[in-house]
Amino acid sequence: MSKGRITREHILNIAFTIASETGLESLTIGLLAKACGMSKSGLFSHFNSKENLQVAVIEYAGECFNERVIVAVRREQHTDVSTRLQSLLHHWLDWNHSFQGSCMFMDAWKESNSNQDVLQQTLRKQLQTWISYLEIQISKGQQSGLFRQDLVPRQAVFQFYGLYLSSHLFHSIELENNERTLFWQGVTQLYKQWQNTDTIN
Amino acid sequence: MSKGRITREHILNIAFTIASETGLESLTIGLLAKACGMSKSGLFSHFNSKENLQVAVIEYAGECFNERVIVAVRREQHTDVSTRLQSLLHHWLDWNHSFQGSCMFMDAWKESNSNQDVLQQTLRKQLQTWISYLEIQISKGQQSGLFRQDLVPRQAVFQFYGLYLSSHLFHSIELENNERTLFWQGVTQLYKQWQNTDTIN
DNA sequence: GCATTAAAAGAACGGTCGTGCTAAAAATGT
DNA sequence: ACATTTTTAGCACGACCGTTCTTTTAATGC
Repeated sequence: MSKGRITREHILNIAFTIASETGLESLTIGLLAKACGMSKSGLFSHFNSKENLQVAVIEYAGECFNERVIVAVRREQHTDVSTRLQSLLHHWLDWNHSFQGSCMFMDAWKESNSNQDVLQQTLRKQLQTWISYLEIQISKGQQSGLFRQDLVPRQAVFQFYGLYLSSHLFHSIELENNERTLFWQGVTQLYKQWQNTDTIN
Repeated sequence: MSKGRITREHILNIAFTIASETGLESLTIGLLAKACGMSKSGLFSHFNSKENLQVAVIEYAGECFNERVIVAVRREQHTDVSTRLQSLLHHWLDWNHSFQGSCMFMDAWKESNSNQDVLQQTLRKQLQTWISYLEIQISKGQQSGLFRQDLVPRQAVFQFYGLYLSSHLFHSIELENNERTLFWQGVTQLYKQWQNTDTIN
């Protein structure tokens, strides 16, 4: 691998860390350069524009998410859909900073309201991919008989995401520190509702 | 009312509109001044700092929220808690821009991660106030026998907020345009779960 | 080892931001 | 109507932003 690629990767790694803690908007070229121990223009030449940098960071974060959540769960070799889904939720909650910060994608998404450009599109695609993935997992649960037949997967994802977002909000608001409990309680209740009544009666 | 107060109110009104559409961060003094048809320094002298302006806008938004949601519902003179709560949720969803933008408080909250100062505290207080209010409403529903006794109001608020946040996300992601359906479906399911089983059996 | 190419640094630009200072204009009380 | 206070405008500042250009340094292929 060329020197260029290797430092580029290094930059993105640090950029991802910073953006995770303080948001993508706060990621300024000068400060990032300082954090990387190099000059502004030296760093700049790797991306040629701020927007390209932001997009690169988001894509880097996407790979990271994929690695930490989807691949990690896949490696666990779950046999039944139920525990697999459970693990997926767990890794999702923990994927970034184990809750010391919030979800980088959500932060970046909120911030990117002004630009309807490449960055926004990149983010949208990432989010849609993840939502679709979740939806498919729930569909599988349905097919395996875990969930009732009249359950709409998208509705289920909608509710999962709600609990996820609420967790972040309640955490950041510091209203209490048991947002994880509230999250899992919510998940349990959803499960109860979605359960296939055939196996119960 | 003095001239100063009246223009100050005018400024805040416009500022609130702008911030609702493009976020609190994008609210720059120069642009706001232009939108108000006055000079930068003329506007500035009303607040003496950017932070004071931001805080003022948030407080203005808080009064607006209170008027559009809490007072509006109170005026409807509901007799039973169920329809009252329903109306409250409806006004909540609609309070800002009827969903063309997103919730200003949520936007501002996400943005204010960097400053742990007065602005953040102001926002936190507003959010906590609203959450507490919701919690009390649910408690009332519990006392009136509408909800089961083992329901934890905070947990309920957590779930409501989840649906609220998910609505905004799914809307902004433009994944589909039926986020309202998904929201109300979620609410219905929550109700079903919380219902007092005494009245059913 | 040397020529060529790639990567990094340095300095400067135009722009926008928040803010302070000073003078003009307008509102207000008597 | 005038004196006083309040409100607004004009202008300039320092700081930081993204970006460009030129020069120096480092890596790479033969």
